[in-house]
Amino acid sequence: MNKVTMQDVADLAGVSSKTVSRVVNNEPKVRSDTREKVQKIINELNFQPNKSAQSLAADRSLLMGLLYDNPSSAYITQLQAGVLAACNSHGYGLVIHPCDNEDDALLSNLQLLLASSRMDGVILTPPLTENKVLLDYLDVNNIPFVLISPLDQEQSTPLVYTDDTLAAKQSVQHLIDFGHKRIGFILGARQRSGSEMRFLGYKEALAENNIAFDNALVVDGDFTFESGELAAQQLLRLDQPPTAIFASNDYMAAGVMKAAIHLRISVPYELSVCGFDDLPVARYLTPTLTTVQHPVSLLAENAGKLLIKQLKKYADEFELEEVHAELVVRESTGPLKV
Amino acid sequence: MNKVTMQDVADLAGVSSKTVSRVVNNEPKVRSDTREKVQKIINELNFQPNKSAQSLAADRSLLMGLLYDNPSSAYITQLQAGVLAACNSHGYGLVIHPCDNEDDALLSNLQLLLASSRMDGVILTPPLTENKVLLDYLDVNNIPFVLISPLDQEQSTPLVYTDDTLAAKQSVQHLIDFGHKRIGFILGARQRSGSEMRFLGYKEALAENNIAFDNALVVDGDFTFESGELAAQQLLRLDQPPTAIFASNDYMAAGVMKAAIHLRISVPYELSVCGFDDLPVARYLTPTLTTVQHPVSLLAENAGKLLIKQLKKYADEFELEEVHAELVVRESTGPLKV
DNA sequence: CTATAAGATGACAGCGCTGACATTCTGATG
DNA sequence: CATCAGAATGTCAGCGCTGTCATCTTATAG
Repeated sequence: MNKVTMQDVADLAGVSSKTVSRVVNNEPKVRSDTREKVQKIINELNFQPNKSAQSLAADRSLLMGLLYDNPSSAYITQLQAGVLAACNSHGYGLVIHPCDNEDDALLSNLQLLLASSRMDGVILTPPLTENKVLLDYLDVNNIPFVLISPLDQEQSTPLVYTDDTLAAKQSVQHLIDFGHKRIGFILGARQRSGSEMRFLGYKEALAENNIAFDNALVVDGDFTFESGELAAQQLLRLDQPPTAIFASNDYMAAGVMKAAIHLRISVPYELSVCGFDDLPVARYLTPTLTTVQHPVSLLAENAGKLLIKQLKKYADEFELEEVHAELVVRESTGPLKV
Repeated sequence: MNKVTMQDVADLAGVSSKTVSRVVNNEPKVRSDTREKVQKIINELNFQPNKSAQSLAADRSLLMGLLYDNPSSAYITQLQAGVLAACNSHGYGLVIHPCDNEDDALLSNLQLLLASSRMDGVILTPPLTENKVLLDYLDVNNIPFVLISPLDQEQSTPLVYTDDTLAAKQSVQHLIDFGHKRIGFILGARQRSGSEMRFLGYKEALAENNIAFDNALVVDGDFTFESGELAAQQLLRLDQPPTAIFASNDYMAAGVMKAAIHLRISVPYELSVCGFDDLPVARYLTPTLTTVQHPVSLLAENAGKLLIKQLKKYADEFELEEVHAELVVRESTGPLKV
């Protein structure tokens, strides 16, 4: 269909094809009037450089990989949307690859993938961000990568993350504002950065309001629905049960709701429940779930841009947007009503 | 990293690079001992043909597009997983593209995408399967495509779908087996093939059990949570309300559950609820939702294979697996208990 | 007004593969 | 055993682009 080549543009613009190439690739050392002239013809002809030829000649695939091992499809689609946005606006293609972090064959599968797609760089999401074997492999083979929400945010590797601490703190403050003093907390999987940060936010909120931290109110979870239900059962059977529960994600919050229903505890009248992430399920529960909206898509877009910055020889200028997680108040939280 | 070229393989195998190419592309007219000899070297060297070079020389991108406009991320990830499986095992790359079927710019966006990625073919999912403008464009530009679950399954276009009629019939039978006679039905969006088929299954089940069809028990919906809630309210306020409700998808079933909670109707003791699709939410509701597991992933894999069959000059032999939607019985259905 | 360096542009090979066509091999036939 | 069709394999240009290096142009200093 689009059979316009660089040479066609060059002929019409009265320059060499190499100069057109320079314009296309945003290279310096092109006089601005030449650049404009060429760009004009490019637009007129609707010229699209042939990706295969570019890749072959420049020995770059113009492809980035997005690796994930996450059971939440909502998270995945947001992730993809964000990275796609970054890719599309910078001429990159996206290769998506669902992984199994526990699988021994992960690395060999990945090697195969990398060999066949020759991706120029990859984006990693938790828990792959902590997979040393994988990271080493990428390092050794000189494949640039960007981490999304890794555990250690101080490392020198390029990475992006949101300030979950602040968001969690605000949510707990929201509960405190409703008069809650005994607030249960359900931890997420220890391997995820979010868990730690969210817990920190919880503790900070308590401290700021002079509420004593009670270890009995903190229960382990692993981000699954079932773990949330179990944790809630444990919390609600305490001699002094909490009047509000903050779960580190929405699936666990859904589990809390289930436990409450079975124990005939009414939400929010006898128990407030707050989740984290704002997954679709938050809207489908009854009552609807108060939670924290995690800007996964924006975060992913930033990750994509960060990677492109590393890959492009002459990167366009662009800024990374700041991203914040924000509280979404729905029906599952409120004042105690006895 | 992988700097092995076809020539390297050729040299070691004592043949010309063209013969290696023949082996790689599964072309006929290669003596089987030659083929084996070459294949052996390919394996030894772990040779991976350079995709860019292949594309450039053969003027095929080895890419297929997956276009979708579906709010359910669970559906999307299953879809992707299926198509990816087909792609990976046949050397194809996947370009995912979330669309907005209502957007006037859809086509121009797509043209841009097609021009830049030069996809060899595309897979369409509802409601894009009914987008005449889009289909015409693909036809005119000679871009092969495969439809997943289109409205019209009799057309000549290559397509895949599941027998939702049968699955729906079985589900309604399941309700009837529990002694239900007044069974409400919530329709899905009319533009989706599933709606019609599921409704048909409902009617067939009633007929087979000599239960009179009552139009008052059939209410419109559009596959959204909210529409399910509204429909349920309407049904449950009838003079003779149904004792069971079959919703055309899980989101609407979740809405039914919400309506039931608000009307203080206990599920499943006073009302049985059955959904369709087996989305993750089915497991997170309380009680858990009886539903029909829709084999989206397998369906998508078949679609991918079907497309590859059209694209490859010398396609490998493979069979399409039969796919069936199957009932998953959980807690939301049971006998009436008054 | 010339010398000189830096800036701009062009020429051209070649990335790794495949298509078209040329050549060689093979076995069946009389 | 020569003949010949068809099967098997080889030769080579060229896909559309970019890297390298050569050449030409311009601005600046002396």
